[in-house]
Amino acid sequence: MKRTKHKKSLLRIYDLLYKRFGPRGWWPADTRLEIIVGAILTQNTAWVNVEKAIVNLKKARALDLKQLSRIPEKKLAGLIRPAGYYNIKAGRIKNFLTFLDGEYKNSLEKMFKGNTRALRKELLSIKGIGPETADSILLYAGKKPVFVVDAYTRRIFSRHRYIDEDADYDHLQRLFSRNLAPNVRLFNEFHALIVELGKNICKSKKPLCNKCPIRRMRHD
DNA sequence: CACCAGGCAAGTA
DNA sequence: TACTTGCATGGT
Repeated sequence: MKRTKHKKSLLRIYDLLYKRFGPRGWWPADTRLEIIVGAILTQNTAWVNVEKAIVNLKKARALDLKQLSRIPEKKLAGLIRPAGYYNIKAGRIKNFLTFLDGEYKNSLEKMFKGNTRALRKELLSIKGIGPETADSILLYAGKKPVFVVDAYTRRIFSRHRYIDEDADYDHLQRLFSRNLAPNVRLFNEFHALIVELGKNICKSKKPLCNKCPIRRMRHD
């Protein structure tokens, strides 16, 4: 596929989705820590359930670095229960906190200060943080121009034949990073819009949906 | 009732 | 490397 073609098409898709859904206001959170915790909690989980878990954490006054580090893992698991996989995710949150303390003296400021690619590698080395979670942290908490890929992105863009359906994460991510200006605002909104499209229209595994606005856009 | 959600890691061959 | 399975609640 040619670069210029994608560049145009991706931007057109972006414009179309933006006109349709408007600004999504991502990431819905008060602090960077809340974004990071939310990114872990939302792994393969509906956001509505993550919200319940976040509410529990806030009511317990546990959603800050000090308290979250102090709280026992079992207790943490109990608070995030509505988000599912709560034992696993409690461990993953703890893994991140241990990393942050060990490598950056508990300072998110310090963590986001250095080289983005190096930080991405570090995040990926934490058990429980994979590519999507790492990139969500970098983009939404760190304001770094890193494109976030998720299941909807693969489903939608492979369905519309922009990419092979079994393309891996990095391949899919390159499609966007190579054909879009590395703009934080754009990356932020685009990913959020893709999720919105996935939730509303391109649901489930049906081959193609006639209501999909991207489909109507084709025929360049 | 079945299926899905803003994934990831560990085990197996 | 390429599959498969466990993790778990809650909405549709």
